[in-house]
Amino acid sequence: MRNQASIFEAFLDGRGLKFTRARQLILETVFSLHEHFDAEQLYDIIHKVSRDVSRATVYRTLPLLVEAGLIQKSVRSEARDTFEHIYGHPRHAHWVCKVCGAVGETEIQDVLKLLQAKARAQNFALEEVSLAVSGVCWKCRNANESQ
Amino acid sequence: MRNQASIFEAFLDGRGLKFTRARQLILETVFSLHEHFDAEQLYDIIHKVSRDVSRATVYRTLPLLVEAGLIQKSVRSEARDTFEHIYGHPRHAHWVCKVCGAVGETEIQDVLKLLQAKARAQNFALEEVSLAVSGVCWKCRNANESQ
DNA sequence: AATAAAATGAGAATCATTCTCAAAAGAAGA
DNA sequence: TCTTCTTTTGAGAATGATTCTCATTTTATT
Repeated sequence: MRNQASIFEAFLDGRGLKFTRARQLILETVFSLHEHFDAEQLYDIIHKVSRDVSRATVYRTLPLLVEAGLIQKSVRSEARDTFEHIYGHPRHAHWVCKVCGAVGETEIQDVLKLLQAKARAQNFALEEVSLAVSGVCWKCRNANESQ
Repeated sequence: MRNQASIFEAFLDGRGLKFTRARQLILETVFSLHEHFDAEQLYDIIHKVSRDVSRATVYRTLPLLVEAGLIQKSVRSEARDTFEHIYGHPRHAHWVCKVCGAVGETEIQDVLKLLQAKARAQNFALEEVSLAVSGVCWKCRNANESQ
């Protein structure tokens, strides 16, 4: 946490922005989560803990965290942008079950290497990769077969 | 075109839905495009050609075309869902330049194979893959360097 | 033509996200 | 600590893509 906070602070500093209490709370809460989350969920959680940060501030801070490289946009779920923190996480992609909506992860180091090579070949400076896979999870496949 | 139309018709039939004039026009227009498009652009084009199909019908038909396997969701651009047709297109991913917004493509047959293998290993029946890459295109890199 | 099921258009309704702006907080110096 | 200047914040309004409603029209079938 120390680390993430100082990264964020340095990022803000470099832009002449301030590491305010609201931004601290948002950062803390984001890193206390171990699942994908959307702005609304984050806002709700912050409120439950009776800490006061407005919805607007949550929405305003999320893009800053993305730019600081601390979180990334994840799968878009039910018309909402979702996020997840990156810090210390190995790169992974998401799969979403079309039947039950379950979300899971899979490592993609190798995929990233491949893409990196492709990008280089096209003289494109690759910075971010967003990869989502959908299909049917084994639970739903089994449920279906046994009908 | 014949082909796509019959695929769509068969799909609709299987669901007790009708291959109406509006759906035909939308299908034709979609396949006359060679770029990504969003619902609004599609609606505009259909109107220019003075064919009457309401915005609602466009929005209603797009998901049907996706389910029929004729088009797919592409990159989300400026808060809009965009689509592109799949029929006859080799699988590819998109890259988006963060600076100028340019969109390009790159083949990903190999990436898909890798993912397919991963999915199998997790007992997940992979159906769709959405892959978006962002970074800086060579034009913008050069423009930047020479400043 | 008659009937029933499905589709359509127009605009209202939704709902995530962004914007506005007056008031509050933070930083830096005297 | 008091000032001053800049950035942030909260509350709610505004925006804008997408979805929904429902009365009317099409389509397919008899």
